[in-house]
Parts: sequence; structure tokens; C-alpha cells
Amino acid sequence: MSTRLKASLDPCKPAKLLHLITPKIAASSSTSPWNTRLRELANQSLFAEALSVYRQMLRFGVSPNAFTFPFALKSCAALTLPFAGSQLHCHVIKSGCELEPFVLTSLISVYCKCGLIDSARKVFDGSGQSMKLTVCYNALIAGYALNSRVSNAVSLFGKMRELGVEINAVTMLGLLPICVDPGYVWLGMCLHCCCVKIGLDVALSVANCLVTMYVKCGSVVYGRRLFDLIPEKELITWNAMISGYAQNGLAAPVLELYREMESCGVSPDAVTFVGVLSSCAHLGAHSVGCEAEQRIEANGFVLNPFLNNALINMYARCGNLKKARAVFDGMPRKNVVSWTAIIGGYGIHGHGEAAVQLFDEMIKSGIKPDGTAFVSVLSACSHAGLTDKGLEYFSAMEKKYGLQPGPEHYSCMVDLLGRAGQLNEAWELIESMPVEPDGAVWGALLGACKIHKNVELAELAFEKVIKLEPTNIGYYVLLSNIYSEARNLEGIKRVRVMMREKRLKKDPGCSYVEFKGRVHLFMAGDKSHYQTTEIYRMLDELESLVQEVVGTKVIDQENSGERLADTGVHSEKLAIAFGLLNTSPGAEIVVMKNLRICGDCHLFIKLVSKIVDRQFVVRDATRFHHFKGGFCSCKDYW
DNA sequence: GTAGGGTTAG
Repeated sequence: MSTRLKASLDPCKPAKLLHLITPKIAASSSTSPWNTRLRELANQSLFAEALSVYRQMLRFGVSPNAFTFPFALKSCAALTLPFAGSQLHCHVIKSGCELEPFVLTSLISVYCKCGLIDSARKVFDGSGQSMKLTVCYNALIAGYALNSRVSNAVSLFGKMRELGVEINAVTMLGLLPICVDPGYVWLGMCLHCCCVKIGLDVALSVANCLVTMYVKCGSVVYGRRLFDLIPEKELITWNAMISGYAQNGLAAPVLELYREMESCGVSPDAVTFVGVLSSCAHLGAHSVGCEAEQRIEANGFVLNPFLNNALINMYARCGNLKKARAVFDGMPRKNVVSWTAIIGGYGIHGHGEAAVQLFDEMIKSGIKPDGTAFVSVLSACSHAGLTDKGLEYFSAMEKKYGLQPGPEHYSCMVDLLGRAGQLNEAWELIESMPVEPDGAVWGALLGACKIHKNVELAELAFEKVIKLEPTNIGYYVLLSNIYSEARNLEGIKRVRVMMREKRLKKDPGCSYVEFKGRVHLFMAGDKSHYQTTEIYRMLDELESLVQEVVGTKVIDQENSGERLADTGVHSEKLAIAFGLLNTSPGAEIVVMKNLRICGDCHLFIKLVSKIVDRQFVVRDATRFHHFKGGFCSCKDYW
């Protein structure tokens, strides 16, 4: 027996156990009172304590029985103790309980949860058919699902049907999560029908799981339809839908649903707040996020690492780097997600040096970076112009950390080289890619061509990108703007014809400002806001002030000459005017935009900032902002 | 007196 195995079940010192077992239990030679205590502890999720009682029981010479093992095994499973689990298996065999269905099922489960799926299968196969109840199948199916052995889970389900073993709600709960796999969406639909047929859909847990399955497949609409049909929603139901919206980038519906949930009298938990915070990060809804943080503190969820990571992300994305750093520094145990969030935060705001420093610190602290951590540091390098540093990291990725760069890393590198004017190197890098370049890679090259006014290469990049993403309007606009700067009217016309043929319309740009816990959203030329008159009056004043300073009206490059669309007053200008109208003189005004900020607006805002002596932050949210469900009207927000 | 399951961050 290995020393590790021995240590895992070694009896504890008696002093430690005083609070766990009463003298009466200690004095008893019968198994029953020990089992009762074991059950109590396991049911309260005090698994380490339950195992202590089990060890003590052996020490006192009390024999475990079929009522002991399920609780002891469950504790091993919860604590992921494979050695203790296999040692318990020996005890089970010794006591002759191996074929007790309850013990059998617990054994399968403990092996599955510890990742020893083949041992679980052996236990399953070693028992007679009559011992195999639905629960045994359920435990193994869930185990296969947990260990990503999708086809094994599905074939075991087939076996159940073939042998006529009863299928119940828990069978479905094990199977439904694997239907998120694109290859098994068909199974998900079949299972849904199956649930309805045998009436399992009324079980709240199954309904929750179905909602999750649909939203994880990206079908938020089906998920929501099902959600609306559930009459008595519990916390997990709300969380499934809230997390589903959050994962699909539908931030505004998350906040709506969160409020609805509260008005239904359901109290949020840590999972709810993770979804809410990530949506605040998407929307730049700083004060909603702060409000959520207060509630998190009031509810005692402060030590939850998921929540802390979500808080870092939210503060960083909302521009409050100081607070993000404070949360990060306050975390007793930081994982790679915590580091990635803070590095990404510094990167987004152009603090490349700080991001790089943090990345090095992370490595020093012994945390191994993953693919996402590299995305955040590489994009930080590219935004801050740290070309050499970025190249260094990129080469270390594979050589030092054994991580195969994906298209997302290559697009960062193309962006990095492209911004630095090394267009040929960027092109060569794409040519050398061992993986197929995606739209973002060619798109990064196209973007670089705009900066460095290289029409010839832009045409090549455009040809490639449009094959991969023929309906992405952004690339047509980019090429059109490149032609526009080169005064190539023929080119502009060609792009317009292509867009017309494909029936593409420019996505409406929108900007938004957060004020008193509400997000105020403006489209270009928007006149639906309740302060429209004041806003336009304010803009008129600003325009004349700017005109006085520069002597001429700021030329709107994007909208002069050949126009792609009649956009009216730019949305960021409306948002700035709204901010000036409603915030106190010293306060910084943070404007978020879903598309890239156009050069004309940039100039206008810079000038206004100087003239009125106010600090503006206009965030280009293209890199992380998704309105997949289409644009919400302003009314949805106030 | 006992077992199987669902929601979570970059």
C-alpha cells in the first residue's frame, strides 16, 4: 500500500474528533449510531468530517456495513479522493457488500467523479444484470458525460432502452448536458420529445436542464420559450436563463431578467451574480455592477472565486482599473482566470507595460498561462505598440508552454505586426499558419492596411476575408473607407454594388452612457430620448464652440462624399451631450460604442474635451461587445 | 437509515 493511500484513511487524532462523535457513539459497538452520525455530516456537506468519523469507526473496531459505505463513498466523491475511494472499495469487498445496489451505485459514482471511468465501468460490468438498477446506469451515464466520453454515454442509454431499464428524470439530467456538443443536438431534441412523452418535462430539474441545453447550443429563443412555460420557477431556473443570456452576449436581457427575478421574490445567489456582473462588464454598466457588489458583500459571497473574477472583469471593462486591481489584490488565491481578467483590463485601456508586468508576475507565482491568457497579453502588446514583447510571448507560447497557437492568437499577431507597419511580415505569418486562418486574421490585416494606406494588400485581404465571412458588414465598410482615403471612386462603387447584391445593410452604430443605474442608449440621429431637445441644443452649442476654435466645421470623413448610409448625428456625440447635461462638472464621462469610433468623432470629442475641460472616455467596444439578438431600442433600457 | 442529477468567470 502506498504511503499516500495509507495517509488518506489514517485515523485522525482523537482530540480532533471530540466535536464529531458523542461519548455515547464512541461507547457503542454497534454500527448503527456511527452510521447515523456519518449520514448527518454527509447530508450537511461536511464531507471531511464524515470521513473522519468513518476512520474513527474503524479505529474503534466497529465494522462498516451496507448503510455505511454510501455516505463514506459520497464524501470521497465530493472531495475527489481517488485513493481513499479505492481503499473504501477494498473495505466494501472485505465486508461482502459489493453487490448491494446502493453500495454498487456509490462505488460507480465515486470512480466517475475522480476521473477513473474505467474502474467505474469494471464495477458496473462485474455486477449481475439483476443488480443493475436505473440508478447504476444513471451514475455511469453521468460519469461518462462528466469525463467527456459522449459516445459511451449515448450507447449506454441505448442499452438501457434495449433492455427495458426504466428511464427517469435523473437519466435525462445526465444526458442533456452532453447534447450541447454540435454532433449531438439531434439527441437533445429527441430527449426533449422523450421527456414530454413520458411526462418528465414537468420535473423542474429536467426543465432547468433543457433550458440550459438550448441556451448553450446558442438557441436562446427556444430556451426562453421553455423558460416562459415553466410555471413555478426556482432559483436554478432563473440562473439557467440568466447565465444563458450572459453566455450569448445578450447583456441587456440579463439585467431585465435579474430585476424580474427579484420582483418575483427569488433571492439571487453567487451564480446569478456571475451572470449579472459579466453583463455589466459588456454594457459598461458600472453603477449596476457596484450595486451588485454591495449585495454580494451583504450576502457573504465575497470569498467565491468565480465572483471575484467576474468583479475584476466588470470593474476593468467599466474603466475602473483601481477597483479591479483592489479586488484582484484582495483575492487570497488567484487562478489563471483572475490574472487574465486583470491583464486584459490593463490591455484594453492601453496600459501595455502594466499588462506585460502582470503577465510575468503571474508566471513567477507559478500559474501556467493558458490560451486565453495569451490572447489577453498579446492584444495588450498590440494596443500599446509593444511589438517585440508580443513576438517574444508568441514564440514562448509553443516553445515554453507547449500551447498550440490558435487563429485567435494569430489574429493578435497580425494586428500587432500590422499596426507596427510590418505588413509584409504579417502576410508571411498568415502564410506560415499551420491552422486555417479565420476571418479575424484576415480582418486584422485589412485593418492594418487601413492604418498604413495599403490599397493593394487590402484588396487581397478583403478577398480572403469575404470568402470566410461574406455577410460581415464591417469588412465592406473598412475597404470602402480605404478606397475613400485613396480617392478611389471606382473601388467605392464596387463595394457598394457587392453590398447591394448581398443585400447587406450597415449595422446601426450605437453609443451608450450609464447614468443613475440606467443605460442610456443612442443610435445615430436618435430623437427618441426624453431629453432630445436639450441634447440637440447642447450639440449645436458645442459645434459652434468647436468651429470658433478650429475656424471651420469639423469635416465628417465617413459621411462626406460617397456615403454608405444616411446616419445623421453620430451616436457618440449624442451620448457625450447627454453626459454633459446630466453629470456634475468634475466627473468623467464614459461612453461605450458597439462599433469602431469614427475619426471625425474622435477629433470632435477631443476638441470638446479641451474646450469644456471635461474628461471623456469613449470605449471602442468592438472587441468584446456582442449584440447577437439585434439592437434593442432605447426604450428597453430606461 | 442508504444511491444517481441540473445552473457559474477571462
